[in-house]
Amino acid sequence: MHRNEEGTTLADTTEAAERLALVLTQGGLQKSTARVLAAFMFADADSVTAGELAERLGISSGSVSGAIKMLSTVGLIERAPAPGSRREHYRMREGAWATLMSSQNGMVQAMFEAADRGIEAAGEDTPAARRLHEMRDFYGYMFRELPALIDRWRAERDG
Amino acid sequence: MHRNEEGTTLADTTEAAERLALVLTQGGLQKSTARVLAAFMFADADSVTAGELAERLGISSGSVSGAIKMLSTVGLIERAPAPGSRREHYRMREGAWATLMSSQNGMVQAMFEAADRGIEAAGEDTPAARRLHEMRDFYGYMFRELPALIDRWRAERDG
DNA sequence: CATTGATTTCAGAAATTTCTGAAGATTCCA
DNA sequence: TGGAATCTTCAGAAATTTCTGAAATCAATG
Repeated sequence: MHRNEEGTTLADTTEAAERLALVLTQGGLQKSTARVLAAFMFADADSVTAGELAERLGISSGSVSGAIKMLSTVGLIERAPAPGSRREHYRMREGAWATLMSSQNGMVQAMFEAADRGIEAAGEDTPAARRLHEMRDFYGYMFRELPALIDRWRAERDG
Repeated sequence: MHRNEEGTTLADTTEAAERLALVLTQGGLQKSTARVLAAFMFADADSVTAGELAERLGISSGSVSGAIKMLSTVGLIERAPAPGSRREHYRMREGAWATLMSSQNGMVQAMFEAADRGIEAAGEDTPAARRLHEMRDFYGYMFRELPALIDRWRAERDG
């Protein structure tokens, strides 16, 4: 078996990539998309092509295309300049994980708004109103603080 | 149509509940579970029974049972004392939404660990290693700061 | 302790999601 | 502009998830 200078093997990185894909799947990504994203993380080169991903992962070109589209849309990957290559190259974006976390904020906002609408619909001084007020307070707090937390990370890293 | 003092209707609250259920579904809950949780939020009484939920939502008793089990496991609802009743009563727990957010932390930890394992598997000074280090740094930061953020909310509310 | 009514379990049905593969579109180069 | 290789789209297949409904279990009461 081929070993590089660090004593790691291709199988080691493949296993680690699949482990990451599993976590991403549990986080809501579909399986192919998760595997593609993990492959981006573990790629030897700075950028990869759709064809390379399809071959390495053993999935159809259609699945890879869909995954790349999705990952581009949410801002996790981007086209990479690839002079003199016929194929399109892609790579992970700077700060991709912070972007992913930020996208959770849309969820937080949706929860806040759902609570707010609920309060309008429920009568005052009802058990439902009390629950909805606590919910709105909590998500309002998170909606204010979560972006600030992520910004602090960016500042810490860059500064 | 019946209107209460606030001028709201049953249809209003039902619609608001379904809207909340939709958001919860997008957040990863299965449909029945999301509708049951929303029904808990909008319930008129302090606690409800499985039978009431099944009837109100028009779903099978089996689905309700599964939803209650799941929601109990993650700590969003709890058994409520119901003296003199043959049926089991349930209600939302205090701070349920903070609990839900905290459970996201398990995800953060899993991402951190996946990055860590990846670093072991990847060679040093490779593109993959650089990406994995950034990933580990980010999730390490989140793993430290997110629980603190939630604790601050609890302190603010209680204090 | 038997009866009655409610709840849980679980195998199979139904619904939904995801993937594939082939056809069509696109891009690059000669 | 033609040709070759890659990429995207999308209808249908496959896989997975979710729900139901009936049987089994459980708990309270007479």
